[in-house]
Amino acid sequence: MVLLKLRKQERERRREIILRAAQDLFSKRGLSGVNMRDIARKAGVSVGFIYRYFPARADIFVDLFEAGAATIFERMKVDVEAKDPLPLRRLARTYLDFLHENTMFFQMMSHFMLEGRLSHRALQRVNDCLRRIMDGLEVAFENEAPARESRTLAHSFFAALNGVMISFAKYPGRSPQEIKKRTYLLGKTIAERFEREAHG
Amino acid sequence: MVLLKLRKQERERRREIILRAAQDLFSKRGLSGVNMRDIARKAGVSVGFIYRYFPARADIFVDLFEAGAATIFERMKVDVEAKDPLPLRRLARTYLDFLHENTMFFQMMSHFMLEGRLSHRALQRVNDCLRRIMDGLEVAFENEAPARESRTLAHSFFAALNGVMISFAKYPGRSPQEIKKRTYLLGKTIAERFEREAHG
Amino acid sequence: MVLLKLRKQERERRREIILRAAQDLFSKRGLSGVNMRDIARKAGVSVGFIYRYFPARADIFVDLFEAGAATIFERMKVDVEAKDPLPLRRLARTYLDFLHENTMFFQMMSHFMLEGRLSHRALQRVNDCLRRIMDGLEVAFENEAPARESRTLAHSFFAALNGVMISFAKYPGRSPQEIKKRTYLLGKTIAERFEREAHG
Amino acid sequence: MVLLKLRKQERERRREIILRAAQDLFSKRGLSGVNMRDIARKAGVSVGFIYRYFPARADIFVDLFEAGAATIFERMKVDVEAKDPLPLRRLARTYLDFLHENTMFFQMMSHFMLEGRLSHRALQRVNDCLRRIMDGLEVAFENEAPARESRTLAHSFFAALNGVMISFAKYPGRSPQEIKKRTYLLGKTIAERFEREAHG
DNA sequence: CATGAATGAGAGTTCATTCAT
DNA sequence: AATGAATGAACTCTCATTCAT
Repeated sequence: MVLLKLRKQERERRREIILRAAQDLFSKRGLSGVNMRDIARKAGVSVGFIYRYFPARADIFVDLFEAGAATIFERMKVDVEAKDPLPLRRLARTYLDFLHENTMFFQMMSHFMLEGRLSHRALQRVNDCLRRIMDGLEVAFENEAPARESRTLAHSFFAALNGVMISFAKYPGRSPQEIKKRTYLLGKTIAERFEREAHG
Repeated sequence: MVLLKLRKQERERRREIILRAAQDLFSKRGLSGVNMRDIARKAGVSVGFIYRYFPARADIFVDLFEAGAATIFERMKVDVEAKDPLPLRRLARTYLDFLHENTMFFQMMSHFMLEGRLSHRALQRVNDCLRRIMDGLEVAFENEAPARESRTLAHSFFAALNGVMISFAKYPGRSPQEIKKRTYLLGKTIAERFEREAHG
Repeated sequence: MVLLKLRKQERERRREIILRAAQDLFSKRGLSGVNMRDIARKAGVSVGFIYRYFPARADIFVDLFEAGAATIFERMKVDVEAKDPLPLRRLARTYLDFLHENTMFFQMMSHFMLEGRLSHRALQRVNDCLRRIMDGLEVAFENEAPARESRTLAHSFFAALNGVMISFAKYPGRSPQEIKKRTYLLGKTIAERFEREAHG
Repeated sequence: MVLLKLRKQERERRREIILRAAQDLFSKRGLSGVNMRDIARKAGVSVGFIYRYFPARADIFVDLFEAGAATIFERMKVDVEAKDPLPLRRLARTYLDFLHENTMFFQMMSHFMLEGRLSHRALQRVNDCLRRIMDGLEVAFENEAPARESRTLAHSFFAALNGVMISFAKYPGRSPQEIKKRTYLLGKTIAERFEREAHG
């Protein structure tokens, strides 16, 4: 009984090590710049070992994606519960901040949504994550103006923020600093449109 | 003289055939699901032939991208010049329509912006396209409310629409019809926020 | 511990198999007449396998070159230490003998020196080999006549012997036997010039 | 009659243009760094045109080689006829000078002799060139000491000079100036050994 | 349970040569 | 006669995945 629990913990620990290694590498080199051997080496395990925990390469992605989604969900929840007078502005900043810190998260999102060479199961999981985030956002909109189409608003807002990143995260000839600043401004601009609505 | 012209036309025609083949395949299988041999076969030419027209694989992408950008630019221009009372709603619809017709265009945009493994020259061309589109949008905002930060608004709006597509184009468990409808609604929602602004 | 050693041995054995296969083929068909698939087939392994041991095609060359250089170095060392009354004659014979046995060695040398499309690291390794051989020769000249410019003499002598091979190894219309005999005679002729010098 | 002659002249002129273009490019980029299209472009003719004059790529090489051989033959003849008291020293310098000016000539020589993927006819032509040069050298040795094995001496000497080039032309970490100087010294050293012989 | 050696199809790209015009 | 478009086999190298140990 205790042994079993220990084993399970150990198993979980290993998974974490692999995921951490993968995340590290993906952040640095992008999704397609990292192969299984790189991850194995970084994690200090064998390639075959990884396949015990992740049936396929894509499963690492999905797991990391889920972890990232959980993080951002928590952060946004804090924002929503803070009852800030301008919650969307704050949420936009939080979300964009997160994406800047985790460029790989965003790459994965795009990858999944666009290439879509995922198994049904994986796609399901990715979408569950996104839906969860959007549900969280919906609450923010409901708080503001209960009667409105808060689901649609939440989706629009979330989509818009994603769009800011995809459209400007690699603006050439600008420093990372400048890009960050620009995306924050655009995020704020969008948030303002949606707040005015809510407050109108 | 006449012969030279004919040859140039012929050359252009071949390019078109290759581009068309590539576009077809990309639309169906995604950017990474198509290789040079596939394109060659589809176009009815040899692999080496393609390299006479496109020095590298990425150049096919960029060319298709430019063509797409030119199309959407024209369509948006028509919208802007139509002096519609609700131009953004119209523009949103036009843009999303285009992206639905040309999923590959969107894939390319994301690919370029996120992976960014392009040569400097190619990246330049892609960004020129995007900038052109955004400049076109800026005009729409200037028309509406000359004093405002129309550049920032244009960027925000454009980004938001891109976000709608990336976030919902592959919503699982929905039919293409439903997805289209949903994105139109989100686009309209966003446009409304920005119009209210302009008209406020 | 023992297992690790066994594995290392095994690894070494595989490398040897690949190298042997490559050498065989190169000898028969020349450097440019052999591709990675050929080598893989001959060695009874897969193409990818080779790349586990040799990061690039050129590394096979360089390894073979180093092995050859080590062999000839040893043989020449024996000659030098033999204190033969006519050491250069003997050295010439030894060196030419070796080159006839390892035509590919000579091809590689020429290839490297003339085309020079090697990475810095590879070029370094090749040159280390050559320098080592020449340093060995230098000793022979120093033994003979300590006061003279033994370095220059060693270089001249080494160069001259290489020249014999490059200039006559493919003399058309002669049998391998005749060619061998001719190169030996030329080698001896050169050695005599240099010995007379030393003894003069 | 006149027309025919004109046509023949024209033909010769074209050949020259192609050869000149090829030589230019080979000198700059090495044998394997130039393809038929490069040559055609440089010569201002079409690819197909080249094939009217040169049945295969290698034939361009051989022609250039013959031209180079003729040049060096002439220069060496001048040396031989000059009745210099130290003719070999002079010849060595002349020959090495030529090779430094025409690195491509040397590359071709090595290429032919080592790879030997030439048609019989081409190999024949290359060897005729070399034999001619060596015959010229033989005269120098005969002049010096009629009784000796002048043919063998000529071959040895010629081979040795080639060896100087192949062995030191790309000495890494040395400037072209230094390399030139070094090869001249080695050439002189070799010549001295052979002169001493002759004069002994 | 864990390893990492081994696979091999598949990628993008090149280029000597041909041949219809 | 001259063109240059067209070929397509060949090249080196990569990498997710498997499986014998």
